[in-house]
Amino acid sequence: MEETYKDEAIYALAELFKIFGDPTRIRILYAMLDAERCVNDIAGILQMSQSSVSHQLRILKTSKLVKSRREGKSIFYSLDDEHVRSILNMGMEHIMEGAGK
Amino acid sequence: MEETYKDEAIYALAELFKIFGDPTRIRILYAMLDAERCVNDIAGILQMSQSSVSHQLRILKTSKLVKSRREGKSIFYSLDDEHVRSILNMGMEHIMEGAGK
DNA sequence: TTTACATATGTTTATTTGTTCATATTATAA
DNA sequence: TTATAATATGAACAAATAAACATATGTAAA
Repeated sequence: MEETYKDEAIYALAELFKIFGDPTRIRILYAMLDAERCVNDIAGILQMSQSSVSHQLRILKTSKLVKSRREGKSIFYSLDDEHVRSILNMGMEHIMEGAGK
Repeated sequence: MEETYKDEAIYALAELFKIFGDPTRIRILYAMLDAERCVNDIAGILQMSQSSVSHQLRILKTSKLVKSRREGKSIFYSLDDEHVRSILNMGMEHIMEGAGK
């Protein structure tokens, strides 16, 4: 009776943040901050297996945080949305402010 | 060699978002959006055990997302920071935009 | 076709974590 | 002090999930 937001939205919101709540995915997102990247490049940059990167990319894509584009044998991923950048920045601000105390 | 942000910041950022990545904690935060609340009230509003709420509040407080104030036998919790509100709003915007497609 | 390269997808395992139950603090009232 | 109310905390259990490994799909060149 006291709750304002629909349960559906609450769960969707939690799901969204859960995606951001993993260091590997954050690193992947940051790797695509300034340029689109193909899977192999990301795996190389982050020093992790192609499989693991691909699994995480699928999660990021399903959540609409990244989009992909095919070019020959490679598939290039990039941030889907400006909100992704905003959310990352807001979070980073909070972190930095806490560190400055 | 390609990474821009310090690993430390990356992990802190993921940890922060992980806190937001649980429906219960999101509901607790929304319950405190417009007013401070004591533990029992939150438990009542969200229909969950006092213990569970208390556990989650500790996590929220440790992460600097909420602060607390004692008044007699009760302890009132509220959002610690404007960033918390901002992050929630950014996330909700992203959700709503996705739903509008 | 074959072959090779890039990416995706099952499956299993180990770890993380939210809830519950029981118990411990802390503060007020009798 | 004793009793009661509000909150916190420790331990156990079940559910979720990230990584690793093996394999499959798709694309292009030979």
